Amino acid sequence: MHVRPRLVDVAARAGVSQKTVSNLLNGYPHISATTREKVEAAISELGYRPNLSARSMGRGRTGFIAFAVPSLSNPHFAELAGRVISAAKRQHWTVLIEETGGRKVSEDTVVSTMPYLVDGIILHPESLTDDDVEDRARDTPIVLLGERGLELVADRVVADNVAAAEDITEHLIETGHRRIATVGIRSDAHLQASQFRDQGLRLALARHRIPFDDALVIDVPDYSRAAGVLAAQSLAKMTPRPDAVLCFNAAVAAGVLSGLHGLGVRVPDEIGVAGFDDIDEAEFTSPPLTTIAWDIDGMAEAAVRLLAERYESRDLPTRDVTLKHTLKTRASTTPRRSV
Amino acid sequence: MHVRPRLVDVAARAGVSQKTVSNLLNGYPHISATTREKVEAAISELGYRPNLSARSMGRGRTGFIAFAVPSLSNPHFAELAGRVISAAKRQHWTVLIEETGGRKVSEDTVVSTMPYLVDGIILHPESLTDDDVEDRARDTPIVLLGERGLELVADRVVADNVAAAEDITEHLIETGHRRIATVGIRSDAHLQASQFRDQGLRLALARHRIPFDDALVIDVPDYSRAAGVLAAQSLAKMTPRPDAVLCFNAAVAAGVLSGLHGLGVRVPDEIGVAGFDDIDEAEFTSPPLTTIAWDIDGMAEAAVRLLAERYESRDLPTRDVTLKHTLKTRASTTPRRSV
DNA sequence: TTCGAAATCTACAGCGCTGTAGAGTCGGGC
DNA sequence: GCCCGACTCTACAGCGCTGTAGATTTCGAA
Repeated sequence: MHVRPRLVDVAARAGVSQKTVSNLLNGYPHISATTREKVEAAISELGYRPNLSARSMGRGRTGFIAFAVPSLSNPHFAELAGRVISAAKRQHWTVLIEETGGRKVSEDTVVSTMPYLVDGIILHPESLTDDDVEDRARDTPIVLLGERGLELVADRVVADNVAAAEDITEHLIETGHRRIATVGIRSDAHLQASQFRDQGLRLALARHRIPFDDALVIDVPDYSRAAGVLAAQSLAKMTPRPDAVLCFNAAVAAGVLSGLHGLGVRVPDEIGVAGFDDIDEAEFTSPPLTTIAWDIDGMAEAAVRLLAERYESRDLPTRDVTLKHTLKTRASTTPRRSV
Repeated sequence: MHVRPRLVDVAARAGVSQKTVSNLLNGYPHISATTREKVEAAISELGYRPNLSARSMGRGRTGFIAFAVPSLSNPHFAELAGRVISAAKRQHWTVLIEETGGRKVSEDTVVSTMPYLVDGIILHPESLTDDDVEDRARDTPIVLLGERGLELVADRVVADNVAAAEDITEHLIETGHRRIATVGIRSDAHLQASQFRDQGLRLALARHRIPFDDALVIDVPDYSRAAGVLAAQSLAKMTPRPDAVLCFNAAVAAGVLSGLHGLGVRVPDEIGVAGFDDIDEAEFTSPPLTTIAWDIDGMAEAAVRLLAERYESRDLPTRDVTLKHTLKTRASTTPRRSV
């Protein structure tokens, strides 16, 4: 096995100094055509590639960013991860993906250990408190993903869950639904997304003078398909039965559809179903699912951009970017014939 | 912003040499209790964390491995990625995830560029030829994921697609199906999985003296849900109509179910549906899908282990590990009443 | 023709860690 | 009481790259 060539080998072969090779590699503009030619020839003849650890050291920049989400098994995050990787590549960053499982200890590890390994962190927190983040954000650029919280402790990219929930509720009301059950309101204080969605729902209901009925709130232990199936059972037992369900996540919605199907409850004839997160699957459930689609590309792009800007200058004011969302109406919520 | 403490700062504070601190950090056993105490105190007082780039340089080991798959949007790969990250962590490796889109140029980039950044590569190739891999595997440990190909050019973890296809076909036959259509045989020479699955199907059919009917082969442009919907349309038009479909991937199977549902064809009464890859979703489609489940954990664990062993000694013989698989029978293929 | 700015390139000192080599200390067997 | 091996720790030279400072050359304008 031959030894991997180093910068000095290239320099020797091209008859120039190390720094000249380095300059060429790093896009320094003032290099004569002949020198450029010689160096490039040497590089390709030797098959030289820079050693990135050494480069990191010299530059004091690791070239990595961390992207930490609860779970890659959630297609929403998997897709987002792919987009972040692409967006980061444009900034010459390589992405380290970290799964936190939504556990506070893992999220903590990410913000406390990663800084010594990465130039910045993009985190979708589920359990971390504002204080934990604020502390770390002073040392390392951190971009938060998620919902509009109260305090702005670090740059972040947020979805407007209140507005999205209003939109989808409006749609349910317009298509003739009145008794709208919800699956996924969580009492956990830190899971703010569900609270904002709840808030949006109530706003839309109030606008149409439809009273909010606590009996229509279904609890779930987690946001899984299995939880959705259980929710469907509760749903079917309610009297009078709701004429629509709003699920706070696509997997739960898919589970609800599956559960209702198993129970012989017809969707959308007997009950309309809608959810959040327009994952691939939503278009192909039976029937296809009405959802809120987030601007995933915009999210990834904004997150990386905020991180890059913060990396460049630490004393920028803290910013947040709110994402667009789109209501995707599908067969799971076609208009009801009569109420 | 205070400067991040270095090893030398810890050493100074503890009143020992740098190397002693380094030794402690790296698990060197012969350190007196008092020294250990002093150093640990200094570390925690300063909040010291090692700079990993510097460590990589000193050690000549980057501490990274690359994991390259076609797409994270495929839940099968997303889940696998999560397991690989966990398994790698146990070997003190951090994983860089790379999406290749199955494109040869991207796969090429991974095996040619990554070696200067990682200690090894785990790759699920789709377009790369044996030669491309063989060449690179001499320099950098590479573990291939996928199907049992003809030549063993690098360590690999393979699924026995022939046996899996036989098993699932046997199941279809046992449950009374005779006219078994297939969705997903691809003519592309490099997509060997489909060929092995085809081969397994034929073996099982032959064993039961059921002739293979070319008319029952449905082509798809890709392995997406949308392709499955199209396949369902072809399926419905066939006369006589097949009594079962074997889909070569779970997303396609989900699409087929969705398509059949849209066309009013009842599953499993009129037609049984089965697929490969037991993704989460499979359990919750309507009806739930019979699939082949791979041993994802075993796959991740074996891949990382092979990589680690190869990293330790380059002149090991090339090895391959074959995975177990399990048939998951669900409602999409319940026994037919009559044939 | 002369001079300064721009262009081009070189030399060398780090970046923060680990490996190697070796110095000093301690304790038990003879 | 002496010697040797095991233990504990230190000193210092890299790892391969980039930044800084500065040397040298080139070129257009005065």
